[in-house]
Amino acid sequence: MSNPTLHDVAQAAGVSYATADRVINNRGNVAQKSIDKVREAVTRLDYVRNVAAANLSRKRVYRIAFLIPKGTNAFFNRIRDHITQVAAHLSAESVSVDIYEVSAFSVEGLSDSIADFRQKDFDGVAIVGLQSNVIEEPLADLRARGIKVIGLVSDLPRDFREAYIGIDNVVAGRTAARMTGMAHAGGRGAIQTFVGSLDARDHAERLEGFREVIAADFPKLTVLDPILTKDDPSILQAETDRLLAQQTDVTALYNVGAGNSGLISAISAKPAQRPYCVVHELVAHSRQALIAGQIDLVIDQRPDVEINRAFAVLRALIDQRETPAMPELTPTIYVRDNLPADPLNEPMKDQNT
Amino acid sequence: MSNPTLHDVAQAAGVSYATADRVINNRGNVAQKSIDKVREAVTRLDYVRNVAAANLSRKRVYRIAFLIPKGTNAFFNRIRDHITQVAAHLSAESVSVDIYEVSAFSVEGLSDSIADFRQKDFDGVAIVGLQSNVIEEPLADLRARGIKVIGLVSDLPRDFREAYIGIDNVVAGRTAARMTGMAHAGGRGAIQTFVGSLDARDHAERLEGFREVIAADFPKLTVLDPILTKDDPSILQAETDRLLAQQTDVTALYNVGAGNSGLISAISAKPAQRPYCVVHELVAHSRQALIAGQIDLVIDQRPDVEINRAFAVLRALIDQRETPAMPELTPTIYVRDNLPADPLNEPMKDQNT
DNA sequence: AGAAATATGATGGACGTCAATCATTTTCTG
DNA sequence: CAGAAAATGATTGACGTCCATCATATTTCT
Repeated sequence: MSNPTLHDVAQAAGVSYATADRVINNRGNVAQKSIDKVREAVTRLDYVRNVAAANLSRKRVYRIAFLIPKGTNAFFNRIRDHITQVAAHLSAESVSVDIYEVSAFSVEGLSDSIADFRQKDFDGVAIVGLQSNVIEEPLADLRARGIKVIGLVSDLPRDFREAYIGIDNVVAGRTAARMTGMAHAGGRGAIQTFVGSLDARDHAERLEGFREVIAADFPKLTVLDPILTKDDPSILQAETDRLLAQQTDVTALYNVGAGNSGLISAISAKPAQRPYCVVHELVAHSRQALIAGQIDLVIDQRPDVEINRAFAVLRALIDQRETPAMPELTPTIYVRDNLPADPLNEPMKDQNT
Repeated sequence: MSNPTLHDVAQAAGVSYATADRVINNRGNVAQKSIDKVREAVTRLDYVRNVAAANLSRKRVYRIAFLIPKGTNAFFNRIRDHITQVAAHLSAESVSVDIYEVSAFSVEGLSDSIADFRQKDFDGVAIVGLQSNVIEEPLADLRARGIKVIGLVSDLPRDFREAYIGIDNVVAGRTAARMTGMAHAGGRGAIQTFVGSLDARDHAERLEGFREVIAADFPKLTVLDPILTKDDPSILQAETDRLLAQQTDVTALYNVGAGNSGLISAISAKPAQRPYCVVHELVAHSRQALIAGQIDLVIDQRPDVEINRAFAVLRALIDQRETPAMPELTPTIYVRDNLPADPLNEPMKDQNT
């Protein structure tokens, strides 16, 4: 009926409870012969340790930290909010969550923050990463202490983390391109792209994916060289203004990076005959612009899904379990019709009615 | 440091552990005065019952059942697979899962199956529902026995279930329309729609949403009256064949219901100049057709997300907790570029590398 | 006031695991 | 073959809750 206990396993293996316990907890001082007997009994009886009982016994608390870029970036605010929400519920399952902020895009700052974790005694850390070998050493140090590290949203050097939770940005760019291409219905066109910085790996990857698809499947479209924006709304606004004023043959805009509020305000100033507009990340202003018909498409990476996944993966890593089946992460396409409920305006609606 | 225990609460309230226990478990025979003292202490100390310990103590097993239409429908196979996968991991948290199959679309069959649950002693049931007052009585009966019921994918009469987990089909239809509309880039067109049956509520809702958006925002497009298909691939194939042969001015196809394999094989037979094609549900053949460029868009309801949500909601209901923060459910748009990994071909890739 | 009803306190055995101790047995080594 | 080292068995007290029992207080009613 109910699951076998370690007592059952010990009995089946013909050893004492103590020995079985020594085996499954790797306490050492046990003969290979006994190890084999216990292992065999475990698989035969299909024993799985009762995590609830185990955690209860050892008063285990999962200490999990998130390391997230500082600042008022709407996207990371959304991430923070969701972490906080999930954490509130997870405290009942004895996982404690801390969020640390680190100055954005600074390798040194990130490196220092990671190094700080050495003292802090966490079980697992999710880090919005950067690609730089400067951070490899502190990461290796965390691993040496048994702290599980995963990359979130933006990956870490892959040999220095257990997993990456985030979308594939090449795929995101390809998706944007597919949609933009389709929206031309076989006609000709030119697409103006914007990037924050080509040094930012995610931006470069998106652009790369975008170009791939347009080149392969939409030969009548041209991808114009990207305008550099530093993710600064005012630059985006100015550049978009200029573009709309000079009556070009641009048929679509694709902003690879952030700073959408600038783009949006430029567009809403001249609503007539605007080009097809695709941006990334669903936040308050992109959502609002979608509803108002100022932009056409938002490619979103579903930070809520990412956070849930991050927690699940970290807990599995800490417990040395397999990761449970979870929704996959895929760039999500939003138009004005399939927007999720706005959590700020309709908190906790939860489909119950 | 760690959370307060019931002992702490009792002490803080100035009563014995037994009394505190009587209060929080509503065992009765306790003076109002004591109830108040305990309640006050609970909020003051921010006590939350340690669910792990509680479940351990009472050897609690969450018994959860799913009631799903029988048959080889690819979509429900996907649902079944995901339930099985999740269940495998949940058994470690002492939830047992049973899947029952019921003859599809039969109100009587569904009603009987629901009635059968009376004997079966479940804590919660997720049902792929129908709208019919025939099933109200057996549902009311389940509720009377304290069994939590939620609607899955297709709703139940709303007063007889605790929650609905599924997409809004009007939204799904609107989304399909938005995408189809955009793909015409302002040009003229006519859209041929297909439905399984207009009595099926989800089909009717999708069509309704579709028409709404086309009428409101794409005046140059016409929505042709739907062809009835009974979700039968062979009918879809024949009708699509006929359509493609007679050189009409149809610029897009939208299949509201199932039976896509028929539509796809008709299209792949005449690949030249096919219309824009939108279908529902990502399954093996629609996925393959998307990759092969035989169709353009799949609107998916993410059954994996739904299942995860269903489990979370049921457990919360059973424990009388709040539902934890989870990803929202929204019709998802797939093009060939943003497809999730195919679990059949690349099992458990899990983004770890 | 006394009996009956109701409230409270005290306690202890589950639940399954962890972590420790101590005694005993087996195996190895010289 | 003795002595040391290694392996095993047996047992026990947490962890926090549930649930039951029994004894004692306190209130309520007549």
